[in-house]
Amino acid sequence: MTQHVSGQRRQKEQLYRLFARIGKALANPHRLELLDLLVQAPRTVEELAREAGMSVANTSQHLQRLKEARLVVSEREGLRIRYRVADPAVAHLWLELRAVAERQLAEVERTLDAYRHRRHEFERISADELRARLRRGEVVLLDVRPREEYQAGHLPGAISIPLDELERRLSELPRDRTIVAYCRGPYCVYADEALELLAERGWNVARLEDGVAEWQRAGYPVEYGSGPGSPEDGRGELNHVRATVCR
Amino acid sequence: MTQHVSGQRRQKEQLYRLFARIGKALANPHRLELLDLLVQAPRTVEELAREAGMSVANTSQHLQRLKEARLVVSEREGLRIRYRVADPAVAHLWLELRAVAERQLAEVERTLDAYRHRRHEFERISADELRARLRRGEVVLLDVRPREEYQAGHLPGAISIPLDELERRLSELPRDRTIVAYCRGPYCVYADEALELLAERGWNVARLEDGVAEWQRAGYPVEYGSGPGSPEDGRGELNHVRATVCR
DNA sequence: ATAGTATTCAAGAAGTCTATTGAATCCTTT
DNA sequence: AAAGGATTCAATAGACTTCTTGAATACTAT
Repeated sequence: MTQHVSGQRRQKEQLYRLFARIGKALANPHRLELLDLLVQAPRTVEELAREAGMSVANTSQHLQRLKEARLVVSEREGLRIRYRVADPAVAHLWLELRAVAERQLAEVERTLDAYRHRRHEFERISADELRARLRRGEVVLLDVRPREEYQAGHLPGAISIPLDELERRLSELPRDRTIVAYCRGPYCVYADEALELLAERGWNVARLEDGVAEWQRAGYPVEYGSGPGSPEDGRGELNHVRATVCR
Repeated sequence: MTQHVSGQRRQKEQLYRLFARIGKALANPHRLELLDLLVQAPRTVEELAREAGMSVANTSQHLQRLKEARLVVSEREGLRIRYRVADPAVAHLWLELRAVAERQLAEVERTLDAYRHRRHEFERISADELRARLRRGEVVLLDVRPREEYQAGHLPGAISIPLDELERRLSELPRDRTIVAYCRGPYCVYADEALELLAERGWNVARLEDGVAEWQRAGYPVEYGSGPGSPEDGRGELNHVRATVCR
């Protein structure tokens, strides 16, 4: 049997080399940050560079590596080039990597505690509980991410008020219901900042820790476009697999 | 808002650096092969080196990297040191990485086709179908992996005959039932080689492509120890998920 | 104690990855 | 056709990674 086996070693090595290509794409903090942003919504190189605080050339270079590993795909849009994750499986991989990190690296917890020290002031609710309370009309669900991210996919029934518009749009929120805010997921602080503002002004508030990727991963439906009551903007299909082979 | 955010940039960078530590551990084909083996069953350094075809020193060095990323843990056993995956989440991460690779890298399919060209000769059955046919007593389920891997976790009701003992233990298999073989998972060829032998000798055969990790991931129970009707060997508490590619 | 085995450590050469710079490309608008 | 913006390419210095070799460590058995 050993002979059978060793005859296949070369092919086996090639297979592991292919798997490692994906591992390599995940082996740099900047690339993970880019991926994390892309899981929220497609973006251009310049947007990614700005949001991740990197030079455009460096961002482009990292995007090439992600593209070689087929984790993201790109599409020209006139002058710009827009990148997006290649496939929902990529978002799952990213969630799984984070799950491993969270369970295993004690440092994550320590870093997180420093990072989101205000988190515990507010009630946190689970996805299931949110659904129940939404059905009973007890809460308003608020998405505080930037508008493009909301449009690329949001929780059903959520209204969109990006964090930086919240202060001047407070009148849109009913006084008599609890506001449940969410943002990009457990590591994002947008929702916490929103809740802080809302609590100061007298609202009853709570936080959903999940982001859209976690919600979708749990098997719940996601809504696309401009929001409840507004016309769809035709970008619902964004999230679907649309592979453009690289180089 | 930009100021809020930039105040947290340092912590955010640290968080991504921690996530990238796991990415880095996954960025080398040898380490993925080691991880893949460990998902099947715990092993010593020397065993891993032999099975992966690497020098002991190099294997040890790669294991250190996996250990730093908390993907594996080690335990001294007298003279030897035995490594195992740290957590079932690690197996899930590995399955997810493979899933992304499979969906996105056209080369994987090409490599696999060359690698398992005999695969299509035999009927393949799904996990659900296997369960139904097992309940009706129509099939015998055969685990052809090495004995230690079987003991570290196997499908309920499976009997263990490692591939290299199969030929001289054929009399243990009933003539009047279909033999369903499985091994480490879709990239493993052990089951194919077993089925080839059995089909030559006149058995009705089929293959389950899943390995133990995939099965467990799908929410089905796993059995530990020496097998049905034999006394347990006390390793049930390992509770590890397993999966894999093999030679 | 001593010999022997399994594993890790240390050092170094060769290879790979990253950020930066400035130039090149590709597209739109005029 | 020319100007101008967004992105990529090419080159390079410095930092990491990998594999090999031989020595050191940690345990067992005698």
